[in-house]
Amino acid sequence: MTQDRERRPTLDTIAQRVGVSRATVSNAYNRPDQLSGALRERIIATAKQLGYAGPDPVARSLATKQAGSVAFMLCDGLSSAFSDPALSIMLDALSSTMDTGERSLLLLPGVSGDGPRAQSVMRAQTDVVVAYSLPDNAPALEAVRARDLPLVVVDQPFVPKSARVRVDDRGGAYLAAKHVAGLGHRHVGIVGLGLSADGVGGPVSPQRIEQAHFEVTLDRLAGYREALGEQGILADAVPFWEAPGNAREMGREGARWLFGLEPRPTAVLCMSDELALGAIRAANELGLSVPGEVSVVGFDDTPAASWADPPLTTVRQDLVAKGRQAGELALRMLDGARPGRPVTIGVDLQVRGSTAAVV
Amino acid sequence: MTQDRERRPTLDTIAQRVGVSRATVSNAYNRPDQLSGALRERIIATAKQLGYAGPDPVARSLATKQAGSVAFMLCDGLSSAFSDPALSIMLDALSSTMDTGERSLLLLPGVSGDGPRAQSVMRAQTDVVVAYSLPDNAPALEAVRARDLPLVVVDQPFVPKSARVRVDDRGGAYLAAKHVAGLGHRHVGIVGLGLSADGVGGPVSPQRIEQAHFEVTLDRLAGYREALGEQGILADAVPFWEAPGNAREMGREGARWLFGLEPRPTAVLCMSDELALGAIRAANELGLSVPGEVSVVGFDDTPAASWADPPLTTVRQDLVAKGRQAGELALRMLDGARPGRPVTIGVDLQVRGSTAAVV
DNA sequence: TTGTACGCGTTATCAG
DNA sequence: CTGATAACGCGTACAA
Repeated sequence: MTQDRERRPTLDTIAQRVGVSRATVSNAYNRPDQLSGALRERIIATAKQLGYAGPDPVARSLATKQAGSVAFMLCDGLSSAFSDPALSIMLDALSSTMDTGERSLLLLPGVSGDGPRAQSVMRAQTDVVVAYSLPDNAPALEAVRARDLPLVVVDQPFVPKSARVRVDDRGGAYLAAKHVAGLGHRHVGIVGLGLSADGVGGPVSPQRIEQAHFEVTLDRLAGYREALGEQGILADAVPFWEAPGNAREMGREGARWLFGLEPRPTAVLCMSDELALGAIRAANELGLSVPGEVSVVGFDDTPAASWADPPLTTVRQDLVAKGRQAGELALRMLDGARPGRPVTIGVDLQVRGSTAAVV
Repeated sequence: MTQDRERRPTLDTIAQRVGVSRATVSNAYNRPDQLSGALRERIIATAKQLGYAGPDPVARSLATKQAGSVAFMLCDGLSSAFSDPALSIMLDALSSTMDTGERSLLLLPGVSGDGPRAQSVMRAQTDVVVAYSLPDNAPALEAVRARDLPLVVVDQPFVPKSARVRVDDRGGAYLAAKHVAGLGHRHVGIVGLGLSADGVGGPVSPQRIEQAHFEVTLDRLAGYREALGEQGILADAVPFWEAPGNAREMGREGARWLFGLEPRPTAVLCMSDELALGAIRAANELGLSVPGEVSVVGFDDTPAASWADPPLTTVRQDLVAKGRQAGELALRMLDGARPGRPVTIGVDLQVRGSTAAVV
């Protein structure tokens, strides 16, 4: 191993062997038009013969001041992160937008809902950072600022001097709540996403809402309440369960709590499709038919939503557009563009089979 | 932007300002024990004041000859890759095994089932590569060899001088097929994973099997056939549909084809849980009850398998162990260890509600 | 603590 | 045109 390293040929090795300068060998790889074809072939042949695999990527990065990668920061570990189907779709769109084959994707998993460690960010070889739905007190964000790296924030939080892609969360939630209210539901419960990254879940107190670190959750909550308020349903009368993560299991748990309340909600608004699918499961387990006795609404419109039984009524956000926009913003930031105004992805309500008029 | 770069302070800037040498400033960050606390504080303070965020990661990599990242190569794009829940779990285990906070994860998505482009690999700043279930003719593998990077192969294919983690695919498939045969099933169909990365799916011809590029698919097929053969069921009598990817939709399509055959299979062996869930859906849509009229077996035992209705009988592989083993092998390869023998992850059959005796 | 010799390329600028 | 010279880029590590 060590010997390998020592023996590893460099541009100079090839140059000496061929009898040209290092610059010429470099040109053979990066600017074929700068030298004659014959010489280039001789160089490449010699390189192959010596087992030289081309310019070292790290050295090249140092010289060009381009790390050649995009860092993507996640709130959680990979497993929980990718159990969120919305993320995969978004990330795929992002990577195919950016990946000209030149750039790779550096994944910085989060530690326990708090996002990546500051040190991971300090040591990351990257030109630009994309943060995906981090809490507003994530240490990683401070590290990005310290390094003065261009930053694109997806969803949340607000960070000064960064570009941002967000979704009309409040508007989407408003549509969802208005829909069930219009169907006559007056007892409505909410299964929400996290308010803080502390892993705490359960019925939500007003204080906890005040100390929230996730803007998206607050926005969706506000949208729900606004629409329900218009029907004279007060916020106090709307039970709200916080799920500590976006997993079916947690939606199921929250819904089970809601269904045990008196009066039992006839409609459940969920802040994600995964939570909603868990809620449907909970209803089934309690012998409540969906949508006969309980209506359930999701958020995101992931593929699983239309696959579900019954197909899920949900708020659609264009995940591909979101990823593409994030990618384009990142590219633009790389070119030194100013952050500009946040890009907002629109939403609309997909009415399917999981909601019905109250009986 | 450009100005930023030009003005960006370096170790030297700080050193001059504080009146010490560059080496001392470097030590202040990396070897605090090498200098007095007071001096260190003065250095850090000056750095902060000048907006210096610590040693440049790329320069450090050049000096230490450590890129500080693990490259992970995927067969497909991120979206289809992560629609495979088994991958998320495995990758999470891998990243938490390796991530001492020092190392990050470089994701190299594949292009169209063929794995990453060779050029992506040539330019990747990485110390070690983990390849996840690539076809044996993937160009990326040749690039890894050309760069002489340590390689850990997960699942497939065989690559000389690389470490490997695999699963007892043949044994697992054998268990699955033996199970249904033991339940009396004599008309058995197979919904398999891809044989090549060409995106082709459908009923499989013998020639196509001969030209296969995915060993895992062949192993599982062999396991199925072996167990069925022991019951006198010949390979020719076992219809085999190839799904071009691991998605429910494709399992559904394959099962639909099987259910249209004469005689109709009473049991369907699927090479993944996702395919199996699609098969159950297809059965339901045709009014065939599972397991009453049709038995379905999966492979992997992802969380969705036990969530399914009915809960899926499937071959369990320990995905966490797989990821951890891959991570440990990668770490060992980094230390210059020799590849060693392949590590094989054991399997066992989880009998649940999707299989029953033939009527 | 400090000199200082690397590490491995890129990219003007220059000369033949 | 073709190819060479040489000035960076930013740290690390070891001997002094």
